Amino acid sequence: MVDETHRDEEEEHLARQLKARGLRPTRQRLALAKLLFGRGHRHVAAEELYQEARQAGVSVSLATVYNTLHQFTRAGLLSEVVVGSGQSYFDTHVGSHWHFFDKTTGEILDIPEDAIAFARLPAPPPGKVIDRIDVVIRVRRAEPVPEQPLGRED
Amino acid sequence: MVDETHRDEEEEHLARQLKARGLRPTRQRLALAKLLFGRGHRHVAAEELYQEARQAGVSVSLATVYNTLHQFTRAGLLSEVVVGSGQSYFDTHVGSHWHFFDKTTGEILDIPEDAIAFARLPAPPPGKVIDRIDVVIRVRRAEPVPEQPLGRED
DNA sequence: ATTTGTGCAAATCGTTTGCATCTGA
DNA sequence: TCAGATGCAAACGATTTGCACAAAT
Repeated sequence: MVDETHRDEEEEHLARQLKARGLRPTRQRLALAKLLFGRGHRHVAAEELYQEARQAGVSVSLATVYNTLHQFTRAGLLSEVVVGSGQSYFDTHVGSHWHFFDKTTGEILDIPEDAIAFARLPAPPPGKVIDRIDVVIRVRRAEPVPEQPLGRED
Repeated sequence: MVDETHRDEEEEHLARQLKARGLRPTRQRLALAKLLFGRGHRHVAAEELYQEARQAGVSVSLATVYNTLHQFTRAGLLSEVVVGSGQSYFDTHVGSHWHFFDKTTGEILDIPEDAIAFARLPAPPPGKVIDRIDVVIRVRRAEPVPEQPLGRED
């Protein structure tokens, strides 16, 4: 389903990007890059991207997916999204940004950049500079939860 | 080093707190509560608290530390701080507040509530309510990092 | 030909769980 | 007494690592 020898324009572009950042444009890196950057913003977990890649007929191992995700992150092509201590998500959006997160369902929703604005921000601690600002708005279903009557403790 | 039978005023207070929230004031819960709440605000990881407890001569297992941390969190005595996907931190400060986080050193610093103000916030997705808002300002040392000269990738 | 990347499986890390034993009210 | 807690060790899921093999320049 995929022509292994010929690179289309998109691949050429990606290949150049990778080279420019010191990453050899290997088959799997190109394929993953294509999945990641080919269709607008996305957040993916390693396992997820791994499945996608395999379904797309790309021969790649989970370890390589992890490696690649981290290399891309180091190269500034991805950023890591931390919403819970379970697993890591990687976001094709690199700047500061925001998310809704429902821990009961695990879903992460993007919040458009301009939907949050700060009226006041602290200066970084002495000797530090701000790298980026993450905002996670934790939400839950608006339903039951009448009131927990003390004594709940599993 | 610790009198097992007599409870000082602090312990009585903590014991009452726990009871009021449906948690039996057991030896280890009291000891952990004392470590957690005895000296102002703190963020601790489970492993950390575990070590502290043992050094304080408290006989407690790591599993119980985890249990207790979660029970306290459920009871509203602690809040979980998510800054990285590695491990969980628990914060004795329960109200809304924010954090600086330096991933290179692992340090977490509190940001007072009033140091951040929002000029605009999004409405929660339909059917959801906002549980709480987490803000993590990621920082790093303001020094070296002159510019990564391409080609770094190890 | 060299150097760098990849795949696999085993190893690690933080955290959770199952179950027998103990403890507090 | 007896429900609820605890300790231990095994189980777990996500991620990392070591090393032989393969691919890119």
